[in-house]
Amino acid sequence: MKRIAAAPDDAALADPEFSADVIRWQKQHGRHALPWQNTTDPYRIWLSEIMLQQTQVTAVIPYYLRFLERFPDVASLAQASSEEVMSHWSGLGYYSRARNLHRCAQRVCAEYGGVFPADPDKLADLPGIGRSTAAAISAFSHGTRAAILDGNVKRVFCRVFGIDGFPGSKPVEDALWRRAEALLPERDMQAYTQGLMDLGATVCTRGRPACERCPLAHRCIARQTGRTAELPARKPKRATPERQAAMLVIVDGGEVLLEQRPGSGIWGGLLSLPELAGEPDAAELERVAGQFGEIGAIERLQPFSHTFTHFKLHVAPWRVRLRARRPIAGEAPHLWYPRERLAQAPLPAPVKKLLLGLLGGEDLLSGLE
DNA sequence: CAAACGTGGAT
DNA sequence: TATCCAAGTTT
Repeated sequence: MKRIAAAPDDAALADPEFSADVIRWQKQHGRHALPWQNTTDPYRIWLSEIMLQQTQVTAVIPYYLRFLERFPDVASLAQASSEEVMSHWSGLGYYSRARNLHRCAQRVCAEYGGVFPADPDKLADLPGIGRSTAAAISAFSHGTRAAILDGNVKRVFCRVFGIDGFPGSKPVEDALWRRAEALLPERDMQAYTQGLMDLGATVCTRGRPACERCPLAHRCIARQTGRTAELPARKPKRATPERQAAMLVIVDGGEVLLEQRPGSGIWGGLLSLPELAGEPDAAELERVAGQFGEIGAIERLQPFSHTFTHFKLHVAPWRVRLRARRPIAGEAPHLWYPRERLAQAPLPAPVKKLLLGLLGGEDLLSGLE
């Protein structure tokens, strides 16, 4: 059970004028036509909030629309196969969100009869829903008086209240949560919650905040002290390590050999190409590829790099054509995948890009020469 | 609790 | 091109 800290009663931080300014501004200048707005359906709101975690609105919209078309309600999502859920998430990143989403749908059906609970504490007990997301879902669905604290709110609060220190650090985040709880309005929770997000996303932006359009400019400490560029404090940077890997594009008879990745770790739960860590030599490549059949030609493909949040991966892809296929062991996480279905496969973005690139033009995935 | 966890937009 | 980081949660 995730515990949501009870809000200390910070009466000194309360300020009804703050929420009044935000609410008034949101109703007049906020966003009102995003695909997940103008509904109180907790399913749609939940889906949008999960997709939007650490992801920008413009990236989410097409995924949200496709997802909703295929899974119009929580029951259809709960009943779907893992592969189909992952394939609809393919390219959106942070794939534990998709696995948790699927599990969450199944739990809502099993434990709540397919109806999301209204209580933020109960929501936060479900997989993939933390304190902020629980508050957002409950506020948008039911007008519940619960505080969000996303990147937008952190940026707005750090500037308006002149809060120093990296907002991700424990002490600063605690202080921000106290503010967030203390400033909640008595009513109009939807407009207030949306208003904070809209303010952060469209006015109090990272680069050039449009202070002349900000309803809080008259009380903004950063504005008054000329520190909008310094606040919020940047994340302390550290060097991003680099890793090497070889990927095998083993083709035979119009199919490509894919490998199901473990549930945890990078690209967890997705299909990908068989991967060898480091810079394996020809003998090593042949040994691994040889498990799947009699090797015909091996050919080096164009290397590429992929940057994650915490490391950079340099990939050396190799295409291997088989003369004869060997049966896959029963327990093995491997499977032959028809090239026609690759566009819809649950693959990581760079792997999908590689394979679809090979598929186009000369069609290097046909397995023929 | 610090680190893991993706990808693409913005500058 | 390099860097930052976005509607955070989990371990």
